[in-house]
Amino acid sequence: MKILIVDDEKLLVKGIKYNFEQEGYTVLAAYDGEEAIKMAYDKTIDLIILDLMLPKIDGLSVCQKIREFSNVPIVMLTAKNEDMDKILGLEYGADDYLTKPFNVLELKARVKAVLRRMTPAEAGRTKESIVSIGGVKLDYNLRRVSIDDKTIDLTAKEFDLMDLFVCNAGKVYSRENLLDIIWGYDYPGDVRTVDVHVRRLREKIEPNPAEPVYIHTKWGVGYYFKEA
Amino acid sequence: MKILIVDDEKLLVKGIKYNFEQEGYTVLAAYDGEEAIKMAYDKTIDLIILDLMLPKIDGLSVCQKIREFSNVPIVMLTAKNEDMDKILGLEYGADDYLTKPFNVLELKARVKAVLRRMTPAEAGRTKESIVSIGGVKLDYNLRRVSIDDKTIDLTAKEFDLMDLFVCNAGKVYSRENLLDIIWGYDYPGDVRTVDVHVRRLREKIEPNPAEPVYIHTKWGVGYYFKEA
DNA sequence: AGAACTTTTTAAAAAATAATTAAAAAAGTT
DNA sequence: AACTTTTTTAATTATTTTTTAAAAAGTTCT
Repeated sequence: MKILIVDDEKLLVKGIKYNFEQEGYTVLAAYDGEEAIKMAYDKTIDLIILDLMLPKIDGLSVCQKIREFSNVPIVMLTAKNEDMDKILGLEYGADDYLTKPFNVLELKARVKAVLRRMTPAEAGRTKESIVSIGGVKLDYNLRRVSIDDKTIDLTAKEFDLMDLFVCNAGKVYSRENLLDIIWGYDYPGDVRTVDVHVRRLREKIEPNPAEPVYIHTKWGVGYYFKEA
Repeated sequence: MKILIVDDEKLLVKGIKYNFEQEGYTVLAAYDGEEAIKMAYDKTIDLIILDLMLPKIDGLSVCQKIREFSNVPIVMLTAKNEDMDKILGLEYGADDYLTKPFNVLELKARVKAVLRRMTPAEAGRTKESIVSIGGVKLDYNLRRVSIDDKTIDLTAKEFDLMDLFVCNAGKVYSRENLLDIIWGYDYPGDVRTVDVHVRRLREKIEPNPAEPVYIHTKWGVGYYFKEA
């Protein structure tokens, strides 16, 4: 399990990090809102612990921003019991919260509880369980894609790639970007891995993989999706 | 479907409310026993989730009072395993219960199960109930299944699995989810247990267990049921 | 055209996950 | 208490996915 802690109090972050690492979690840290949003694109993150008070962008805004592209569970840390309603309500979409100062044991329990109740479909990236763009449908429950009503089973990585591409149609991603987002910030492997996955994705979804109509190559830059 | 939640922990109510609304339920809330009884006169309420510990009037008394004028299904929330028999017995007339802390998924499953038992001829309170989806019939009375009119005896866990899968056809459950829901949220055992149960279930219900047509595997994610 | 660089394709190795089997443990019955 | 059934654990085998590596094909630039 990989979690991201977002708080500007470095000492607190250190403490939480230590505690969760003891339990076998992988822990990433961000110290302001901007950084947090950037890191939240990392699909391998399973949960985010987010402080309400942050420099640059406040926690609630960060939460909202992340919710625009991700359904990753978020546990908020707040100073006082104020605005709880908003935090948990649909408005911002956090999954749980804790008031500071809190007990690390309790935080652990909350995190576990939130992770536990996530079903695979809910852990998916978007709110809807099916997203449809042109003839392309993404089913986040069964994690497969259908093109012109032909359903195609994808592997985990293939679906993650497809998801990112389709939901950001037209945006070009470098191989490095893709490694960061889909394989995780700290992935040590080779960048050519992406090529192979893209190729196999094309093999599955393109009418003619040699002349892709969905997943295009931007030469010297990366890949992008375009509606056929 | 309209349900009423009765609990004085407002945050808990909020969480449950949010979760059930996500599933398309209409959710009302009451924060003490008096209020609950008053609201229970609303004949459009399909089910009540009722905490045992309440201010003013305790949950059991509330349950009894409501039973004087209504047959609405009631699911009790209790703190520890105490006097379950009484709660469920004729004395108080609750339909099911859950011990705190509980998993929201489990609560959802229980509520669905209770509603299911009630729907056909709710007023009659007859225990016989059979759910039929395609060629698959679930007999909740004898807790066995029949497929294309071939009756198959299942063990307890097998039936629980089958129940969850069939009633949530198409939804993928991870092994962890299944442990939470069927074995209980604090079950300490190994996740591979699920594999073995699924295998034996397949052995019983699948025409060819090696190529399942009902209980499918979503690789890297979990299992799901699909009508053959 | 040819060198330098980038992408595609292919094949095989490595890693991760699932199915199967058998035996032990637990629960329930007679 | 002995027996039967069900559930769990553990180990093995099989399968699928992912990664690595290298050759082939395609661009760009001088």
